[in-house]
Amino acid sequence: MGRTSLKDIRQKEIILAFYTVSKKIGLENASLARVASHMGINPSLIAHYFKTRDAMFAGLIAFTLERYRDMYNINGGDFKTERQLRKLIDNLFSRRWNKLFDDGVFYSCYAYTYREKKIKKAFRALHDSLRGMLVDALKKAKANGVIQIQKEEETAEIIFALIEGAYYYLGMVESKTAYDRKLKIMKKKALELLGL
Amino acid sequence: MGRTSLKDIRQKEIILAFYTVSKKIGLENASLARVASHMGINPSLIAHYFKTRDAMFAGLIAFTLERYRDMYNINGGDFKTERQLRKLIDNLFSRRWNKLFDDGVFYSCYAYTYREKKIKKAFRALHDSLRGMLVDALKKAKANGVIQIQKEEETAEIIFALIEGAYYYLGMVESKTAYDRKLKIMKKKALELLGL
DNA sequence: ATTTTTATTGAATGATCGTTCAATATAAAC
DNA sequence: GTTTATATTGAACGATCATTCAATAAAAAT
Repeated sequence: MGRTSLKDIRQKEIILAFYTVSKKIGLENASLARVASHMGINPSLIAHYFKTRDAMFAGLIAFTLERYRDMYNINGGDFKTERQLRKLIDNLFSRRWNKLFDDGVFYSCYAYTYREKKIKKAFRALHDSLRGMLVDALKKAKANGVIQIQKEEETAEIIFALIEGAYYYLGMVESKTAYDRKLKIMKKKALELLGL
Repeated sequence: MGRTSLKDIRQKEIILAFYTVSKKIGLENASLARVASHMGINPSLIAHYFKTRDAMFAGLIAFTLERYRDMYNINGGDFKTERQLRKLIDNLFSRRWNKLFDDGVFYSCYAYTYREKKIKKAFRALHDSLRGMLVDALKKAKANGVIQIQKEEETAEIIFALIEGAYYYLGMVESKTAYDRKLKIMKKKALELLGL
């Protein structure tokens, strides 16, 4: 009995607002009061749903990792044709990233991995899982005769290093044409690594 | 006349303390009071040397970029022998990075590039300059017959993407053996790109 | 309609923030 | 030793921080 709990809904709303405010003024400036003000609610309502600010921050980290995972939509193909594999690479090197999550907020969260072991572990697990999915994709493609590479694990590592290194650098590139040109170079190299 | 100014010395001391405190408790928690306390001085002395906190932060950004540049000790060889070129690649893929600058502080600073155009521009300029130096090195090596590659610019871009992507990911890797193994893979691939 | 649970508000807490300013100390120049 | 410029301290400022708690509102169950 009693009133139905809005906990799950409100917590999600708060974290989304936390993200939105962080995007605008920086994670380090996104206080409870600012987030509450942005939502049009009382700051103590946030305290009601998150016992401490740390708990809310943990929620943001989880949200960040979810989005990060969504960004790399790796699964979904059986990789029986070169076309399917190429589509995967296209996806990995697409600009979708920029639209799905703010890089400033992301790297601010990422910076925490160097001080918080638990956060580091969570980031590590996600990245390893993404690499694992790419390895699976490459193995499928190889089994189907689409590619003939030797070391799928190493290739996956290198492709991800290319992707992550590219996005790190491209975050500084303002010109859209330069951005696209540089990304294209990376993608071409990734395809070469696969013998495509 | 009057007392000799300690401005340059003190400003450097303060920024170093700012970095040290940030390394320990995070950039977002490194307040004037904490930095002053760490130095054993009065907080208002910091205000004396930096008009605003933003000015001090600008100093940290400059310090960060200096260190970043130092990390990649690219110049210094004439690249007449393969050995010299290999040493450069060794250097780029060394673990020296970790010891020279804290990654947490660095990525916190880097995150600001997404909100502050001036900071983004400064980061961009440094990275382009580093790429330029690698391109020069590759061109020298090519002129000396050490390597036979076609597109020096593209190769430099890809090598840096490998480096930066590798360090991004390796920041999460706790095991030293795994770290070294993965870094080795990246280095090997960089050498392959050069035909070595 | 009363009970029970949760939602939400609003005020208050003490701590810390960055900044300002007056007062004192110190060192170099005259 | 007086002047002059800078170093440094210490206190105070108002603003904002995260957190706590009591009070009220709303909805579901009996």
